[in-house]
Amino acid sequence: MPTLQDVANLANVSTATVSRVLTGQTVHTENKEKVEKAIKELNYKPNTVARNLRRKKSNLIIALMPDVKHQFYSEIIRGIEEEALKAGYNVLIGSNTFESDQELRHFELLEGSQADGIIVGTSQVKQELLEEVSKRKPVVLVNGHLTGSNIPSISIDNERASYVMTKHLLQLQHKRIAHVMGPSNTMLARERLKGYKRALREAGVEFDKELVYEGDYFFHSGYEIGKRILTVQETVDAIYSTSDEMAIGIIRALTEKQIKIPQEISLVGFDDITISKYSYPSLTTIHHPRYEMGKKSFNLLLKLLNNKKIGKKHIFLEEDLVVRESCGAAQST
Amino acid sequence: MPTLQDVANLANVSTATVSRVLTGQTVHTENKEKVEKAIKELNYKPNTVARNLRRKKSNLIIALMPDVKHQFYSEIIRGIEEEALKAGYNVLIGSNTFESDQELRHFELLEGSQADGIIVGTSQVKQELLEEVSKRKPVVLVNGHLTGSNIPSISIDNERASYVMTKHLLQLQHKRIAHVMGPSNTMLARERLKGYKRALREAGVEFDKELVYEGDYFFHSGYEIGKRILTVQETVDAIYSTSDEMAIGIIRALTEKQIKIPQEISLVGFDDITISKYSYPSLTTIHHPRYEMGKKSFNLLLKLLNNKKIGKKHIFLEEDLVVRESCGAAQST
DNA sequence: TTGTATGCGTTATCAC
DNA sequence: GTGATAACGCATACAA
Repeated sequence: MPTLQDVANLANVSTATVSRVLTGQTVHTENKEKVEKAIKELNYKPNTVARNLRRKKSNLIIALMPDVKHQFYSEIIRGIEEEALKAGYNVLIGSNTFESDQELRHFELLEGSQADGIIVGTSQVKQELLEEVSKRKPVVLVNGHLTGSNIPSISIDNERASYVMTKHLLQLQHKRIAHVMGPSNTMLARERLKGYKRALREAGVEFDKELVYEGDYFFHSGYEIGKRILTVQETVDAIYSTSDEMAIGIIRALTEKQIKIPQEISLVGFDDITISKYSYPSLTTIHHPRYEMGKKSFNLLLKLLNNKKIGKKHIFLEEDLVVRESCGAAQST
Repeated sequence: MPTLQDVANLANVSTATVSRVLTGQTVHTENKEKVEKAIKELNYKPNTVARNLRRKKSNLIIALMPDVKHQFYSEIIRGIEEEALKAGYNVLIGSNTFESDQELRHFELLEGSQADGIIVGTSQVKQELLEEVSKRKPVVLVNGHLTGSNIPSISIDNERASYVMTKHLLQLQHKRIAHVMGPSNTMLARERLKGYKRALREAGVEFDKELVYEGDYFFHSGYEIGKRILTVQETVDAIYSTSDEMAIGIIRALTEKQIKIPQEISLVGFDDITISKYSYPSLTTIHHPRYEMGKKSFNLLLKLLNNKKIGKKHIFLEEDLVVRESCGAAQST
């Protein structure tokens, strides 16, 4: 591999001049041309590692997500990537689905100056670790927030979105609404449960904990929960699944038993993943602005990277209720 | 940020000794302890950029994929990541769905020594560029291969898999089998078409180009094609969609019109993505060993990184026919 | 505008 | 086994 020195030799100028040409500083046209010719001739590519060491900046950021496979996160990533590209940053995507020390490896990259900042999209990382790292490097949280923390974060208002969704069902005269939540040890799942409860309370419908089912957001748990709900079907008007994937698992379980959605039971999801439009029936759901969230999370990080002040510590994005086929008015019994 | 020098000062040893402790070389126990104490006290983290410059190695590889969003690719990525982790490598995932110069940026990282090698999972990259880069850096192709090229690659035998799938349909007595292909300008789509044709020929069924539809592997194109097929429904026994996503779009289109699958028309897909098990009906499909493919592609790259010889230039993986509900025997007309 | 010289933080090569 | 020192490739302060 040719180096800057080689180029300088061939062009008969100093390394400084070559460097100046590379970084677009003012250089006499003749010299510039000589340098460019030499670069081409040698097929020279700047060594970015050396450059980064010198500049103390890598222009690389890390996006740490719990699961790249899940469409939910891949859209966040797309948003991050697109904005990062504009700002001249590369994105290293980390998933911490495997052993927990993989996650630490990503923080090592950060601490080792191989990356300039990190966007964390997972609740699996210990808060202490995050707080500790954020003292030294820019950290942004996406799709969640830490109570009593100074780390900037961005998410939708899950409590509110859940309230909106539940209210929609209540306005359609549903009373017995099953709530399919995510892992109950996560704040996200608990917030959505809270919104559900608030809507019930407001409507004067009593909360029944028998109607709460706990899943893991994936197809299979929806399918299993769907089968369980079938055993108590006559007591349920509608099902509110807090992920579209689970909702699709539920569709499968109900359809297997010839239960018609929404005629016999209404179903709504949460997230608005691509397939929700093509399922049968298509899903009424909450459109989660994941792509937007990804974009904004990077912009937040960029501000930190440039030492700019961030106003609010936590940013809430607007969600949208998307009405499709899977949910109709309650049949008058 | 404390440096190795700081540690050396505090521990009263030379930087060389500190470096030796860090890299696990033999050092007297007492010195080792002093150094470790100093490291802890200063909360020292090695600067990997400097290390990489010195070692001329980044332990970072790039996985360049056309679309991270698509589950097909995210499984390949998972396989790559898992193996990379074992070998102590980090993975920078690049997607070239956006402007084409983003793709070049990833190659710049490679040429700039910020990454040690690249796994390319997209046919969008120009072959010349690939050949050029592979002279200097390890390159592996995944999910495809280049004719007359020395670049190692790994994929399933798409022609054969397609032949197997078509034969399955023919054995169920289907004769008029619609073929929903991917973009006809890609080798992958053409190979699958070839396999389909070969099976027909072998069975003595005449190929009818009217039965060939071109999509883009995504839900929506399947949905649109499904609607088009409905207009000539009576002439079609079965539909062979070369992606599960398109197949699910087709299910939606047919279900909307109350067409029963497989009773009125059989449908098969290709890929075996997660949802195919939960769609209604569940999809008969070809299980594509994407995860395995990701793993093996990294192991191939690892060999190149270690300057080991690679036997075969192209590796074929075995595919599996997965029989589910969407496909049954032809009704005797 | 240009060149010289130095340093970024680490590892490798020497002597000792 | 250890320490001094050079080198990795580049960018920049300073002098010219």
